Amino acid sequence: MISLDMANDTDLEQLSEQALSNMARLRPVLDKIADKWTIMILTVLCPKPSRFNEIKRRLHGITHKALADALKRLERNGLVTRTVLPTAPIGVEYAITPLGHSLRQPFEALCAWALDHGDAMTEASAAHDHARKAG
Amino acid sequence: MISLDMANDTDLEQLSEQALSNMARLRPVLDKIADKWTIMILTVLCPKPSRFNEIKRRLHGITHKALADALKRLERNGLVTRTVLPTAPIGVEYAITPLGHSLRQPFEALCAWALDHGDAMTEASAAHDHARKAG
DNA sequence: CCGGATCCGGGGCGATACTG
DNA sequence: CAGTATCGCCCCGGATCCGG
Repeated sequence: MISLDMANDTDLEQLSEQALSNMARLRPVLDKIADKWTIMILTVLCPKPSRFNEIKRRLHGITHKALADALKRLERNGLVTRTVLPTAPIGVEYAITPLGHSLRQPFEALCAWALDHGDAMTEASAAHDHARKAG
Repeated sequence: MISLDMANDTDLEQLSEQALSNMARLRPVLDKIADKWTIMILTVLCPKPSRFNEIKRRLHGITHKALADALKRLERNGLVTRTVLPTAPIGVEYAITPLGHSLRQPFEALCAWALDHGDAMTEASAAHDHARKAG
């Protein structure tokens, strides 16, 4: 633990100032990547580049438009590349960039947590609803 | 075309089945936690419990309603607790639960990435826009 | 057939005002 | 100070159409 407990309010102010400035820098980035599809798309793209409908198939549940928009955003942010294949019919291949690849570890940590604690969250929700129903 | 791809697909089908089933389990969890405010709220609550307006002040930019909704969701999912303080005027303290605390590491990884690569993303966006403007 | 753009309706989010 | 209710807008999501 940190000597945080020992700090008085003034010190806490000082400390939180930095936390705040960090968060000010954090917010715009999180706005871009903390979207539920971003994680799953990059996860799909990680092992190998894929085409549009291939991604769509793997993410059964995602909408045509949602996927298109997400891919556009990811491309704009430099996380994936978009390559038109000279095939007939036309094919478009999406690949993950090094920058996008660097996101893999954080995302994996998050996914691992999700798999580990997803049930706990479900139980918590159920318990909460039950209590609310009882109350 | 491409019976070759189909052969590949069959093998990949096997492999991706697991990835898919993982992702099927992932999706509902990510739906709950992969929200941009969740991360920042838990980050704020991590060092010490805080009251409503205290959180709001630290997240300058968040709306009253957004914060209220997010806190309700977090409480429902067992990530934070809500305690009414017997003070006058009434105060409510939000604290992080062990479950919520277990999210800290994944989130820290994500935040670290954001701080490291945020600029790269910004540059990428700018470059993309510039190219688009030129085209 | 594949990938993308457009249009429109509904839900979510933000701002304000009010209660305890 | 904390929370809810209401309204209005925007944006997301679904359907349809277009180009290759």
